[in-house]
Amino acid sequence: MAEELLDATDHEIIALLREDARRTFSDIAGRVSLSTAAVKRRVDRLREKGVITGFTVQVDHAKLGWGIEAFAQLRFFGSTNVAEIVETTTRIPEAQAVFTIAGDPDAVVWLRSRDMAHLQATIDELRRSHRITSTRTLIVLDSWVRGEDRPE
Amino acid sequence: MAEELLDATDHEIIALLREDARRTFSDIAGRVSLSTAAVKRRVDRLREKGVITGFTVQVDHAKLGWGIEAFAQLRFFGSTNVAEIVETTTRIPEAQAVFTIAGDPDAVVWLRSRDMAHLQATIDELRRSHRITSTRTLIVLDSWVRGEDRPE
DNA sequence: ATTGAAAGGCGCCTCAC
DNA sequence: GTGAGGCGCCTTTCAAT
Repeated sequence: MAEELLDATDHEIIALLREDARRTFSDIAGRVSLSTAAVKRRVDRLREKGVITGFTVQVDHAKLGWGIEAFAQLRFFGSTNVAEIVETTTRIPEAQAVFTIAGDPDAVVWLRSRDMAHLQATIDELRRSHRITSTRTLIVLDSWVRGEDRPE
Repeated sequence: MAEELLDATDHEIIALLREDARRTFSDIAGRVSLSTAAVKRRVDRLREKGVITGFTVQVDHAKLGWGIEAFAQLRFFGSTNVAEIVETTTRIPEAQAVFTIAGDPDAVVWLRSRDMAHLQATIDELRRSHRITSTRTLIVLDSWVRGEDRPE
């Protein structure tokens, strides 16, 4: 592959931004022993290289009324193109993420729903929109996602 | 439950921040037809209420050298306490997320690794640190996560 | 209770070094 | 990579609805 693109300071900066993306450049500068200008240039470079792909807010989906979480494991007919699975599933607003899998199942979709009826409707929609041979749904009781548990 | 905590403008603001958490308050203000001060107050309130839990950067893990993604499905002995599963798995740096499941399996762990040897070592570690009866690993070929595909 | 307007402080960004 | 300057944004206060 290519040579190593990031040094230890870059990794420190990324770690700090993952903790809190609203840190100021001068705050980061103090922690990594650089000037603010140097930190800004490094962050700009990381974005240009595509290492940092964006900035978002973490949200408590339960408080937004989307309290149900589930995984839908999908199996397709042999003729199905895997790339197009991701393409179409992406458009379902309930889909949080889509994973194509080596082996069985062929794909896993991470879903969020308002309630059980909504979840069932979403799975029905998945079944309709693909040439699916079978589905298996895992209902999530509790979840922890890295980086989403810092009440400051 | 409680009364509705968010109005349509709050949802708009959250959607805009999920697209790009670095938007300025005045930018958002223009889009939702409010003053910058009003937008800041609403964002502050959303944080106090715990609706917005944090701000992060999205990262291309493959470019950081963590190109392997997998799901480990875990089954435990009947005596195992589910809450402590999350507790201990959380400490494994390769664990991206942990889900406890109603039914079979008992838990699913979303893992990231540098390579296959690293993945195997991580799964071994999972097996050692819990009273596990069986594991099943799904290797991810390709993944899409909502909000992580905006090259701006 | 929530808003808009204006003043002050601070962080950003871009230079020259 | 560092330091300094000007500009823009965040932040707060205050009055009004």
